[in-house]
Amino acid sequence: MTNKKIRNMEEFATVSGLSRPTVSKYFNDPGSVRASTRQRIEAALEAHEYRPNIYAMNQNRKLTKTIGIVVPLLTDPYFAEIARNLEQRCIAAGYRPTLFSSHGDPALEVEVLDTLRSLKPAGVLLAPLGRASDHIALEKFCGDVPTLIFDSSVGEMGLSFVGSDNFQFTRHITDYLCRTGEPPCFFEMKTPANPNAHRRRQSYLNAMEAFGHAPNVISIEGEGWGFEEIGRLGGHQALEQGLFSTNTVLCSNDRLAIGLLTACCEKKVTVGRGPDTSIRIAGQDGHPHSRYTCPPLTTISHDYDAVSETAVEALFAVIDGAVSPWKSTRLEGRLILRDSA
Amino acid sequence: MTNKKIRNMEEFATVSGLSRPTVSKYFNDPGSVRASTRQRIEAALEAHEYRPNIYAMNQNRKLTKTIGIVVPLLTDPYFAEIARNLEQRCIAAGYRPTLFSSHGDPALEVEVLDTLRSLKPAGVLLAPLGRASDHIALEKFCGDVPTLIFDSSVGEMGLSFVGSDNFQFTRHITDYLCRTGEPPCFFEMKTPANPNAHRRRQSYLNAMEAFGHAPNVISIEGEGWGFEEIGRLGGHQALEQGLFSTNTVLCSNDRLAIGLLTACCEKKVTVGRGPDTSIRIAGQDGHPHSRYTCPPLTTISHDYDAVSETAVEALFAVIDGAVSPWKSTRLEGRLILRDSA
DNA sequence: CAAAATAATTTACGCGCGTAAATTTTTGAT
DNA sequence: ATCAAAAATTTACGCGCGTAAATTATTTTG
Repeated sequence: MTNKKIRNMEEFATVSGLSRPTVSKYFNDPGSVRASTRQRIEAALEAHEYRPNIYAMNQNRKLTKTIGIVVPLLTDPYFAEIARNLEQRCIAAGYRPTLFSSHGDPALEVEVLDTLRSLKPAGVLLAPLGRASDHIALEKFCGDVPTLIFDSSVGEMGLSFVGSDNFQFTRHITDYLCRTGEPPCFFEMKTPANPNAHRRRQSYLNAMEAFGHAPNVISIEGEGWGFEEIGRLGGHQALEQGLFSTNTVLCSNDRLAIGLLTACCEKKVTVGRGPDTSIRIAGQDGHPHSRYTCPPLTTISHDYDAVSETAVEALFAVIDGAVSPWKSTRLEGRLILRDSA
Repeated sequence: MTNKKIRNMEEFATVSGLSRPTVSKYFNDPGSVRASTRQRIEAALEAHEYRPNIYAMNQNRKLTKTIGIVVPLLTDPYFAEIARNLEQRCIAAGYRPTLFSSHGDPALEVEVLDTLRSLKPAGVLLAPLGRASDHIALEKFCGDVPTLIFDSSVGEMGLSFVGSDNFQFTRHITDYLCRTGEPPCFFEMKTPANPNAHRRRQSYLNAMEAFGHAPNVISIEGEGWGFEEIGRLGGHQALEQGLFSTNTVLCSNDRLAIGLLTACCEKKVTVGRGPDTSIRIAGQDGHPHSRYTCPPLTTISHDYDAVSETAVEALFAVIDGAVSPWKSTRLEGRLILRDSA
C-alpha cells in the first residue's frame, strides 16, 4: 500500500493528483470541495495515511479547531462525566477538545487559562472553581477567548452561562421529602467552594417556609475539595451533638451525602425510608456514584445530556458567528428515588 | 507597564536588548544562557508578558515538550487520580502533559494514539485498555513514539512497564483474610477487561493452595467498564444462588466490591467483621472511593505515588537519552484495614 | 594582562502550511 | 451547443520560530 511516506501536503497533493491549495481547502472543510475531488483525496488518504502537521496548520490561523474544556477537579466523577460528555460532542462536531483540570487550585486555574490562551482555541468550555477563582484573571481570559461558563456561574462572565437550576433542585427534593416524612434538615459546608451551594441553601429556606416548616441548616467546617471527608467528619459531629432536629437530612450535594452516609455507618445509625431505619438522607447532583452507596442515595440529578448539549451548542453558535447577549440558562433536574430517603 | 503588545520573538528580543537566537535558546532551556542574560529576559518577560507561539515552536522540532497521558477511562476515579499524579510530575519536570481517555472504547484508543502521534510528543504514558486493545496499533504506535506502558501490561510493548504487583496484592490480602476468619471466595468478572485480573485470580488460587484451603472462584457475567453495576448484578445472583461457600469474599477489584456491597445492602445482608455481620467483603486497588463505602472497604492499595514516580522517571530517562532494555517494574501494594473485612 | 574558553550576535535558510489574487477548467442550466 | 457560475489551479508571499555557521564580544584562567 504505502510505498513511500508522504512528508507534507505538497507531496500528498501530488499523489492525489490535485494542487496543494485544494487539498488544504479539503482539510479545513471537506465539504468545500467537489464530491469527486473529496473522493480522490479520501482514496489517497487511505492509501498513504498522511495527516497534516497540526503545528503548521495552526501557526497561521487566528483560531484553531481546538476547544478547551476546563473543570475544577477531574478526580470528581461528576466533573469527569460531564467533561466526557462535552468532549464527545466536540469531537462529533469536528473539533479537537483538550481537557484540563484546575485540581481545586486557583493558581493552577490561572495557569491552565494561560496555557489555553496560547493554544488559540476556537472556544473554551469553562467550569470555574468558584469562590476561590481569580475573578480578574477569568474576566481577562473571557475577553481574549470565546468562553462559555458552565456548572458554576461567576458574575456575568463569558459568552453565556449554562448550568442547573439549583432553586428547582432543592425546592423539588425538599417537597418530596416533606410529603413522605419529616421535613428535612439541610446539611452543608459553611464555606462552600461555589455559588451553587448558596442557591441551594436559599432555596431550602424558601421551600421550608412555603411548606410551613421550621428550617434547620447545619453548616459544617471544612476547606477544600475533599467533600466526602468533610461530610464524614461533619456528620460525626452533627450526630454526636444531636444537630439534626428531624430524622431527615438533605445534603447540599451528593459527595457530602456520601460522607454523611459513611459517618452514619460508622456510628451504627441505620439509613433509609423503611420503618426499621432511623434517618433519611438525600443528596443533590445525581453523582455517578450515588447509585452505589449503601443504601443507594435518593438525589436530584443534573440533566447531564441537556447541560452538555446546551453548553456546546451555545458555544458553537458563537464560533459560527452568531451574536447574542449574555444569557443564563438553568436546566431542571430529575428526582431519582432510591432507598436512602 | 505594557505599552504595546509583543507580536513575536523578534520584537521581544528587541525590548529585552538581545538577539532572537539568544532568546530562543532561553526558551528552549533557560539554563543555557548566562545568568545575567536570563535575568534580563525574565525582567522583560514580566514587563511585557510575551509567550512564544507554541505552534511555530513545535513546527520545526522533531520532538516537542509535550507528554501524552492516556488512560482507559477517565471517569473512573482510580485512573483520574493516577492521571492527576502523573500530570503534576510532568509539569514539575517542565513538560506539557496532555490528557486523553479512551473511554473504554478500543476504536477511540486508536484515534487517541493517532492524535497523539501528530502532536509529536516527547513521550507518552499509556495505560492500555487491555484485552480489547488493538495490539497491532499499539505496537505500531510504540515504534513511532517513546511510550511507557503503565497499570496494565500488554506483552513486552513500549519502553518498559510500570505497574503494581498483582500477585503480591492478592497473596497479601488473601493471607490477611485467612488469618482473621474464614478463607475468602474470589469474586471476579468472567471476561475481565485487562490482564491484571487474571494475575489476581491465579494469585488467589496459589495462595489458597499454599494456605491449605479449597478455592472458590465466582466468575460473573458482564461486559464493558461499568464494574459497579456488573458487581451489583453478579452479587445479587451469587447471593440468591448461594455461590459464596464461605462468609468472606475477596473481589478482583474495588469497583466490583462496591457493586457487591450495594447488592448486599439491597438484600439486607450485613457486611463487616463484627459478630453481628454475616459477610466479609474485601477489594483490591485502594480506589479513592473505597474509604467512603458502607462499611468502609478493606482493600489493598496501589502505591499511587511510587507507580507514578517510577513511570515518569523511566520515561524521562529515555527522553534524556538513556538506553535500557525493556523492563517490567511491579510495585507492592499496601493493605488498608477497614471495617468491611 | 594576554590567551583561551565561553557566550552572544549576525546572517541566512527552511519548516509546512494558510491564504489571497488571478487564471483556467469544469459543471450545470438554458 | 452556449454561457454563466462554481470549482480547481497557479503563483506568490508570509507566519513565527528552529537552527546552523561564521563572527564578534565577554568572561575566565593562568
